[in-house]
Amino acid sequence: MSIKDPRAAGLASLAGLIADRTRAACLLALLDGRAWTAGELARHAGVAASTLSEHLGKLVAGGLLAEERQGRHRYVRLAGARVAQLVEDLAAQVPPAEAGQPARTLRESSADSAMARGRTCYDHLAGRLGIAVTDALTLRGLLRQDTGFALTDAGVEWFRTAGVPLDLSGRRSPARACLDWTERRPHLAGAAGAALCRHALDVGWCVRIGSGRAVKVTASGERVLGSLLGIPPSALR
Amino acid sequence: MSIKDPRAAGLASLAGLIADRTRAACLLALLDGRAWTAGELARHAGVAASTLSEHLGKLVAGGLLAEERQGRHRYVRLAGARVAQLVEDLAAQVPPAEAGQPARTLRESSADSAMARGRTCYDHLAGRLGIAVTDALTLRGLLRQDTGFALTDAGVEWFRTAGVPLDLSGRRSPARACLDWTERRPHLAGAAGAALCRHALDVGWCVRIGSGRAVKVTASGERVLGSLLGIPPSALR
DNA sequence: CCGACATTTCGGCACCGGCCGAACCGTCCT
DNA sequence: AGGACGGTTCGGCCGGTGCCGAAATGTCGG
Repeated sequence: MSIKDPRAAGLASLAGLIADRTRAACLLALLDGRAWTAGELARHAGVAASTLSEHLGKLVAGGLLAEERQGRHRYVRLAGARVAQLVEDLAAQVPPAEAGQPARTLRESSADSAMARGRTCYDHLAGRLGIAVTDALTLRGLLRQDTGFALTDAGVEWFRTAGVPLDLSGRRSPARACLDWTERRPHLAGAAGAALCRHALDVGWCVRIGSGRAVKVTASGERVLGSLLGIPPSALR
Repeated sequence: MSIKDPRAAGLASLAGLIADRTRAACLLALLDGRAWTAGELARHAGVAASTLSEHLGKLVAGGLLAEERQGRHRYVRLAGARVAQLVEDLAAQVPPAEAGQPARTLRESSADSAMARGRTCYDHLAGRLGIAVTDALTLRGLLRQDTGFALTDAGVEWFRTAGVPLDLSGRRSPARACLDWTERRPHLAGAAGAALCRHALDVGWCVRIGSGRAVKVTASGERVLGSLLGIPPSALR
């Protein structure tokens, strides 16, 4: 272990990919689960396109991002759920003091409040919406958090009857907690969280707002969440 | 979010603490959960004491390490379970290609095989021992991994009857999966894993080998694990 | 009080890595 | 074909940071 530890080198180089303001900003932006073009990210991060191009090269080479080239555009997205979880976990460690700060402009403030109400966190629901769903599942005995974090048998049955296609056979964690950084509480992630989010968007329980990661619950979604999980509309506002 | 994102800065600086070979080596060494002196770490990492002193300063300032000064010694340890989990998660992402490599000397090879047999991973059991316990719990319906990762009611009862003091009331995750980097499979971590490990060491089911993080099961431990969990002695060798 | 020892502070050095603008290469549109 | 536009490559600048050895600080044991 002493002089040359390949594990330490690997750990350091992985962390090194994230240890840059600009790349960190990209990773956080990509946490919405969508694919961004290089130009969008450059504008977002406030650096020259050339600079960002080099950053993307490193992130792709390091396996954190997957790229997809379409004509003159280069789309990148997080390479997978593992990477998303890693970035989330790391971001969750950042002390709120360094993270916080009130919004500055009216436009930003409004965007912030929409995000706080409901958003996607890579491939699952977060914000007050994510918390409300998670709490409702827990309260109804469908998800147990007191001895770990897992769906109950009744929970699996609930997914079936609600028509949410749930595949627990993959290598991916069936259900895990993801710390919500606006609510500072855990919400449902993993295969179950992703299935629920996908289904909710597919059948119109909620829709994306504009081009960002914010989502809002539709009128029909409000009814469904009320009848299936007993979530009062007030918890979604 | 655009020009100056405090969250990105925080994420980058946190990652930056880990993004150095020497500091990474320290963090991995400290994953054994014990407190090391600055000198020990310097020798372990193969750098001058003065160099390491500066690294420790950064890690402590960044909240990753806690220090305890005793006379002319400076003991450091991981600041808590959250940090340990973070380092584990990050290390688990490192592709095995970069991590692996066969042992070099006979001494190291023997130490490696002892570690593969059983060791502590911060505050819980890992290696074949950790996997054997986790698998046995799962097989007997005490731990469920099919819909998440949580103890069952029978599992909580098992801890009680086995005399393992289990406190699920804290803020800490009651049970979570930790990816074992020799076995490449999840083992029990979190409050339950820590309680089990502490109890096993307290009552002599296993003992530490030398000064490292390797542990071995005692004769009495073998009997107890056999009768309480049905673990065959062959799974512990 | 003295010598041994652990740790820290301080220069100073070398290197790495992020940033930019300019030039270049493709693709798309008209 | 020509111009607009997205992305990349290149050269050069600059700041940050890891490293060391030497000297300083502090502690322990006589």
